[in-house]
Amino acid sequence: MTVAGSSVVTESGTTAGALFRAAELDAVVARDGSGNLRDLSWKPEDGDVLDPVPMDSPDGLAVLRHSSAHVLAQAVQELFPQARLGIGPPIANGYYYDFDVDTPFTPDDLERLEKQMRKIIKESQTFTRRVVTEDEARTELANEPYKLELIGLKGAAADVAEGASMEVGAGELTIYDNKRRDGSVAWKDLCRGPHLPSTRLIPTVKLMRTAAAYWRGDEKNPQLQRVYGTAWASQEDLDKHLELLEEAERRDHRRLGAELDLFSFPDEIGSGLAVFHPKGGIIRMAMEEYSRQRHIEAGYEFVNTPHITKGRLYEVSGHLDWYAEGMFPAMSLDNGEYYLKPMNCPMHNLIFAARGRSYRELPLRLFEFGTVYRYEKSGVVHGLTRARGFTQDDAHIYCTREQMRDELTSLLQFVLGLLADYGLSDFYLELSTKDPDKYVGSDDDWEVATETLRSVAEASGLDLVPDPGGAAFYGPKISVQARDAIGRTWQMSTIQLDFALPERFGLEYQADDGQRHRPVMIHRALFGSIERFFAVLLEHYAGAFPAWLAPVQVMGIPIRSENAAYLDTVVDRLRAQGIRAEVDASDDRMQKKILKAQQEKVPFMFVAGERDEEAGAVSIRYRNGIERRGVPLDDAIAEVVRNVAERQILADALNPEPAAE
RNA sequence: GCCGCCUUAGCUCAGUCGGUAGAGCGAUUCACUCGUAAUGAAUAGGUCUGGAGUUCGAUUCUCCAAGGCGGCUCCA
Repeated sequence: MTVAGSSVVTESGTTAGALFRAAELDAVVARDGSGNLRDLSWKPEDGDVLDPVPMDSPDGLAVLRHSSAHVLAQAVQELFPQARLGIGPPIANGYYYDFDVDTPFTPDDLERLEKQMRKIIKESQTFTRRVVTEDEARTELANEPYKLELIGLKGAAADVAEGASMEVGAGELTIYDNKRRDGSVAWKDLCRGPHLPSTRLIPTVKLMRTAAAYWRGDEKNPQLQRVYGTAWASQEDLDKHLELLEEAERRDHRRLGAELDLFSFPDEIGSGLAVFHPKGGIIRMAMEEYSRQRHIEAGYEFVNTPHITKGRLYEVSGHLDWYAEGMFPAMSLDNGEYYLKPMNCPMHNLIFAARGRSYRELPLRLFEFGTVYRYEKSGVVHGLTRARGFTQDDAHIYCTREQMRDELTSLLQFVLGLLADYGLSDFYLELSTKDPDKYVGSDDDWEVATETLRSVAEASGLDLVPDPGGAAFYGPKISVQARDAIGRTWQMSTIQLDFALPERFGLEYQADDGQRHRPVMIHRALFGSIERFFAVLLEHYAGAFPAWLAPVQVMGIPIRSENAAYLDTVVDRLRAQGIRAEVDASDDRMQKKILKAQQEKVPFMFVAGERDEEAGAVSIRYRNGIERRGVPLDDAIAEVVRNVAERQILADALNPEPAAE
């Protein structure tokens, strides 16, 4: 046996486990020459080169989490012997395991389970791989109906829910035994592995929550009880993760929306229907204004369409066939059924079709802040990110097939540039392709559309991840995913290519050859919806918006009430330059006013007392607690005006906790 | 829509083993006029989410509904 660098070459007869120990490698599993992950239960082939995989790596964490899921399932069956096993895969940040139990788990149960898991870990049970025949597996797992179902699906991997591929793959069936030190089997599970050498190597146990989940993700199937856990390579990593969750909770747009008086969801109006308060309203207006300006520069034309329509329109578009369950029910009137519009595209198509169109007009880009209503199921409504009424920054671009690629390329650059202006700059792309059960149009057109999108996306240089089956019924799409200040990803812009709706609406233009041709249609929304984008920015900035978006940009704080009159004149000058400024003329003392302005996350405080008044100056206090005294008034005003005009991202915007405590 | 949990003052939350409720912040009023993160005092504010039932009596127990939270499914 030789150890070369970080790799281990095996000789016949040795087990991988012996190698891990012999080489004293800080590894929990290893990767063989073909890239397969292997644990110590495998018997390597002669000449296999094993690259050790440390726990603190993506693959190592997946193995740790999967092993943790096994320990969870063992703990559940020890405490709840009647529990039947579903699946238990690793997921981002942790793992879950599904169980069929008579009564759902309680928070107390979770604590008992954590305790039991720690006990199993202490026992240093080994994960031992064993290849079995299908008959053997069926006999051994006779009490596990869900596992038997998975065995039946073996090989039909495409039909297996994502997580289930952990238990049965295309290859041989394996069972992992958890063996105690005396060699007796404490527990076993149908599983492909790999696993840690021993439960002892699991550094942390933390169960997060329970929830119901449909067996194999299908709502026609029975619901199992899912237990979520999180698992990390060290206690420090776990603590860091839990801190991140707390930070996410502090930034939650629903909490900040109430704290900063931005918007609310009155019960009287109904679930998923927001009202924007003055401060939220002004932020929204600032967002829209800048977007409009950029769209004008990019050659868009502005249209406006009604909120309701006769059903006929959505019969033509196909929405009533494909999207009916997402629509509010019809209003019956004398002359037929009317619907709230769930999408703007059909109306824009009618504008295109309102008169004959020439190729000289293309690309024709129709833009609208279009408010749509979708009947989301009651359980999915979530703040501003999943509402029942929302406004899309929606545009439809009609162009020739020849123009399509260039138009998409410049559109993608336009999208990324605009998002960057709002402070998002870390992106990747997702390509959503045809759902074989839900689409209109010809397969050839889908193929062309998908490949065009793919090549445009690849040319951008950004990472591109596939999303099979995720397309709308009329065409494939690219969506821009953005990472926020604390590393979470959000789906922002979508760009969809559509050959189907122009066909359904019979859209045509007259080309230079004198013939009528069918245009290609591009659907696109940059914010997705204003409400969702608002929520993402609110969480990204934790409420501390850059000055150009802040509802109050400058708060004047008089040191004594006599100084308020001076600040009134300052505020007048700021307002004359388009700055949103106020004076806090309340009875509070100035320290309290600073606290209030700080809590409202006002970017600039202009503090003024007798000395400033005499000198024609103000003392600027920034949101991060830094102050500059005696700044001449002209300079102070110019600084704010420049900051707003340049849409500067303030140093504190992404880390809004003030320096002073 | 499904499973579980939750709903008490504008906000955050106590509390009542069934005898109709409290705090802090916020609001209002008065006094204080202060140089960079909370001046003090007083006052107002609640059909305990809504409806039905059980009970001498329900905010508390039961059922139904609405809204919310975490997931599933879905999605801008």
